[in-house]
Amino acid sequence: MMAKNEIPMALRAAYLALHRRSEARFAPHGITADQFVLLATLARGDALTQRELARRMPSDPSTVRAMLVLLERDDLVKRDTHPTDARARTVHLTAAGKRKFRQLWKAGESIRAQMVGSLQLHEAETLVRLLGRVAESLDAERVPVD
Amino acid sequence: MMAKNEIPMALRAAYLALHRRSEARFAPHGITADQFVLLATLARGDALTQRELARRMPSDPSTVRAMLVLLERDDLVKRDTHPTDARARTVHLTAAGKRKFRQLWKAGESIRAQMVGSLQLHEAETLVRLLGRVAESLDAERVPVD
DNA sequence: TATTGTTATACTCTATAACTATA
DNA sequence: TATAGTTATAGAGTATAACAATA
Repeated sequence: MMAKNEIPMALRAAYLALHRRSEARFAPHGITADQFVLLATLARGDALTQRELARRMPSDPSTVRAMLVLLERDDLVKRDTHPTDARARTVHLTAAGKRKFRQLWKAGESIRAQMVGSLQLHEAETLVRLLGRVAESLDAERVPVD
Repeated sequence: MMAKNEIPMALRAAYLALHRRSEARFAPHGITADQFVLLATLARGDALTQRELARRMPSDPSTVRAMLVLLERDDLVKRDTHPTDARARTVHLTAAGKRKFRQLWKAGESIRAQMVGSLQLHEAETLVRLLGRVAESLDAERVPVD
């Protein structure tokens, strides 16, 4: 079998394994894996607009909005009107949200350790590099419709 | 930044890019990316039980059942009672299902070409190998709860 | 005119638990 | 007792389209 035809399924299998393990790990904290990604994105760069947050995740603005409603209900994020653009709203982590994210990051540590433990250091670096290359190649912006 | 902490997000970004491109590509055929995976699994090994099908995808039996109901409605798969186990049902592609899968495989060709085109041959092989290693390390069976 | 976000809506996937039938 | 599948149920993510407010 050619590697070409195996890449999609290998990628899917690895991601789904990660996703399911993360769901199970975060469930006791009342957080989904995708909500974790949202919190992590905010932890990296706070006070993003919803649009910018959606772009970075990446996800759809209306999807992000639905997620924010849930996270705001649990007091993990807060939305304020943008200082200079009255259409936009900025999103940031609350104190409880920051605390929760630190907990989750710690809770996920052993999953990350497990993944990297199956690889040599140079292999881990290679994997990240190749995944980045593949993701970029699939970027919809740069793709003819054919 | 250590590669260790980047692996999960790099994996997610690459998978989501693939998933979204696949959804868009298959949508005109009335098929979702996950339904494609189910059809592909059947195309590889026909007449599986629902349980075995779920194990190979991998997915949950009740999820698979929901998907099968949709695909059966569209006459792409058919379920029969198992020849020796009256509890079980075997699943197979209909003629229309096989035809549809061939169409979808062809429709997805340029996506696979695009992914592999961003890599050298040995890199593609390395990627598949490393993804397999990572997926295996996350296999829930072999994991202490901690 | 274009952009940000909201709302309504619909669909798919996901998964648990209780259940029936069978091994 | 264990297993295969069904059913009911619930929740989450996904995404399109129409809309209001603002740039």
